[in-house]
Amino acid sequence: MPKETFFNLPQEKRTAIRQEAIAEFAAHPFNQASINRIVARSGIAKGSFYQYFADKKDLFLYLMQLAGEKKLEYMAPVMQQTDQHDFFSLLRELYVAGIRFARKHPEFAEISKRFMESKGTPLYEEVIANNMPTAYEFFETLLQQAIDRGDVRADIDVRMFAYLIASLNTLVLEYYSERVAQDYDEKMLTTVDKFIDFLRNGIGAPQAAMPPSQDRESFTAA
Amino acid sequence: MPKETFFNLPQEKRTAIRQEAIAEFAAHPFNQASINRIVARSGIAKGSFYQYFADKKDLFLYLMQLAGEKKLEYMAPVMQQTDQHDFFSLLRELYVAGIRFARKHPEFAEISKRFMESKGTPLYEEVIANNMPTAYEFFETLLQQAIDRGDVRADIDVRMFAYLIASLNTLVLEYYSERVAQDYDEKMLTTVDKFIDFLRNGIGAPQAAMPPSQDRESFTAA
DNA sequence: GAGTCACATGACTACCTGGTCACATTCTAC
DNA sequence: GTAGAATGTGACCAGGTAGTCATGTGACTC
Repeated sequence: MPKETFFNLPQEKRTAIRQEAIAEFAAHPFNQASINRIVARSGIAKGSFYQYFADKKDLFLYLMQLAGEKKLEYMAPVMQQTDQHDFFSLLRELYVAGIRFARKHPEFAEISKRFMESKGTPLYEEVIANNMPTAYEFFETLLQQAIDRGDVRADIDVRMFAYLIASLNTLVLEYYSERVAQDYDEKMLTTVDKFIDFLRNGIGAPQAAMPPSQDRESFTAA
Repeated sequence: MPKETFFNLPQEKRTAIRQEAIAEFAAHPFNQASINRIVARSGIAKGSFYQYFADKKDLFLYLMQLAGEKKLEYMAPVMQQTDQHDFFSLLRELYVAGIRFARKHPEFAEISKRFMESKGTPLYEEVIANNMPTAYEFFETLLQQAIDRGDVRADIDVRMFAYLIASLNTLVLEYYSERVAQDYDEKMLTTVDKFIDFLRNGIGAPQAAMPPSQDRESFTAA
């Protein structure tokens, strides 16, 4: 957490520092991000920086917290509607919220993404340990509920699919922003819908579909 | 490419350098990997290193080439059996080959993984541009053939699913090595099979399966 | 023995990093 | 005005980096 001096700063200066820090960590992974650049760009002295933050990690954790808070603003409303959706449409709303967040706050999304890729580093472990239950765990309970309600096949490996669904979340986001990108709302929804339809039904042709457990004559494609 | 002097080296010394370089780039991303450490560990002088390689990038590209060659040893046999499998079982073989490669050559797999995560950097663009058609393109033609043969639903977005299947390849690998790992062959096959079954059939419960194309009166949030 | 050529070497350069610290400045309270 | 606390500052430190280069070495040729 930043020191008190940081919060005593005139708002203008504070947000300037914050903006430059966000930009720096969005553009470079933790070890590559440069305090020198941040202070130069935000027009403060190096010494001042260390009056606001204990060290580089302190700043980074602060930004991670900000990112988390912002993301929660997008996810929380969806979480509260769990009863009004079946599993797949809830997932759809979660994915859509994730994309909305990434579109409105690309720097935060980038920082989070970089962070996720740092799995295995001490920094990662520290943040995860101190902060949050992972998305995996969240999806695991969600998935179990879905099975109990009959929304999802009962013969699946819950742990594995929790992992897969969490990963698919970032995957749809990457695909959307890499390949579809610009015209926001319209295509976004169809992209997400395709993913969700896939989750639900797979891509096997009707005649090729084999019953995994008991018969499930599945959908009849057009 | 390394200079001639490198290939003139006594084999012992050459492989020592190569091993240490592989270990270094497996443990650190490009910018973090240290030539100083490599030369110290392989017991050669800094100056000698620059008689073998033009620069750091030169070494890295060489390792990427080695990794690619090794991986091809595992994938090529599968590629030649395209006629003997339907789409999904071919995919199964490809995934399995990928895991085998990663298990036998974890350092190479790690280097490749790190590299894939560096998407967007100039180095990435350079390697991709000079070397290879991406996995996306490969899966795209494979998928189109599968549709033509009736193995796969005809109403899917081919580009998107090529992307997804390529990504799923690394995903199954990550899941396997993170969560299942140790006892090699047996569980590996069942893990892959679960992924493949999912690709084919999705995870929707039979009664929840809806026709993908027309109507499905969406999910208007309450 | 002299000359030449391939390779080996490590001190060196230029440049970066995160973090410190003695000092200067400004603000607050009396 | 003046004491004292809070804040600002940039030169500086120790330690890292990739890459260079003058010098050394040993083998092979004439």
